[in-house]
Amino acid sequence: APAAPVSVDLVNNELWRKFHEIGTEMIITKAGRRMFPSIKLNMKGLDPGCLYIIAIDILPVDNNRYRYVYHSSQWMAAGTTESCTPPRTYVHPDSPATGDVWMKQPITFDKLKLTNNEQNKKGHLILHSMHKYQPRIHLISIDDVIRDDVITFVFPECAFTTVTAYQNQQITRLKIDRNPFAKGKCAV
Amino acid sequence: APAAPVSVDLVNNELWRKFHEIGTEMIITKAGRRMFPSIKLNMKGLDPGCLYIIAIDILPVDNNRYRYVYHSSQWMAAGTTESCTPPRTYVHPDSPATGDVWMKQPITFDKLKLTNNEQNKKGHLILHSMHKYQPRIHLISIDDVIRDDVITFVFPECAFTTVTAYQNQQITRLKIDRNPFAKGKCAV
DNA sequence: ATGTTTCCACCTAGGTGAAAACTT
DNA sequence: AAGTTTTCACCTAGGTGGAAACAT
Repeated sequence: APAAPVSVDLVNNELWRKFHEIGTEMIITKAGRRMFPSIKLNMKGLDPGCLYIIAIDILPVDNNRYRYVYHSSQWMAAGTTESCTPPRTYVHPDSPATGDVWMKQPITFDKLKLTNNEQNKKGHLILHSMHKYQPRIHLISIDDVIRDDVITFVFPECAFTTVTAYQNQQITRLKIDRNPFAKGKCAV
Repeated sequence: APAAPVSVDLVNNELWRKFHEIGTEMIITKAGRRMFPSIKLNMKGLDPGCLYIIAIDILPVDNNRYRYVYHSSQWMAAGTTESCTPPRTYVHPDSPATGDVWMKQPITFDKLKLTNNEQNKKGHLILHSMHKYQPRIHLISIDDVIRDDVITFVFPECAFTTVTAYQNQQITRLKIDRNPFAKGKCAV
């Protein structure tokens, strides 16, 4: 098992930080909605010939429900919810692959989708609206079948608040500016 | 290694036969063009827990160059070419996967592309125009790392002639009728 | 009121055949 | 003359935010 210098970089780090400064919001829908930005990683220090699975889960930061206060442009805690359902895990579709393959190009989780539908059967990650979440990356080495190693990485700048409609208009503008699928790019 | 009742069915068999009756033509381009129909398989009798790779290569049927004779609507041999380059192999992007996974849904090779550019670096299959070819399917079991088993399947109805522009108008019409990406569907 | 769902115009991304231009 | 390349209008497929309708 590789014990030494495994490292994971968030490639689109700069974009994530821009959102995080304002307060990232992610839309969740019944049908499932992609995250923007998506999580894009660079892996280093893997064993080139060893098989790995790379996966993501998204944990609630706390049990608070949040609401957006317009006049102060801030998210305020407003009551608690007991989080009942255990979080799903989204396995990167290229898994399993050798360290070689994972390291030779950035790993993009752009097909991951978020939903608020607790009965979802398409493998989307189920979240509650108006809550704060923190994505986690898991690197699982399938060295022996018995003794699996799991290393978990957390990027604090990827934390976000779930919504069904954007609250902060600065977030809306940044999404439109940076997401090629969002319309209105020409407009200032 | 599984020695007993492995079987592979061509799911879209009926469509392939319709084309084959007329004389299937596949367009090849410099940039790479998909096959239509694409090869769609059902696997049975795999070991559910064993890892397999499924791949395709496309072999020349003979060394003849063919030309299409319009007034007789037939392909005629017209000189020979020495086929120099060894054929590439296209590995199904889901490979490797367990027998379990391969068997639970049809396996589609719809992202495979054909090209006439011998310098192609995108992994497209390189063919010569105006030649006859026969696709082959390879099932590779990675049971032990040392002793790999390979089983090869051939569907004669998948043989075709390569072109850079369709010769037989019946082929053109059938492509338009059946391929959702081809325009002119409304017209009779 | 506040939050959610549905629908839609608008976009990206890319697979077609046809026609024109090009090559030999 | 025969075959190839380029370009293009037209399509499928599906990811956006926004508005309106809906739910609580």
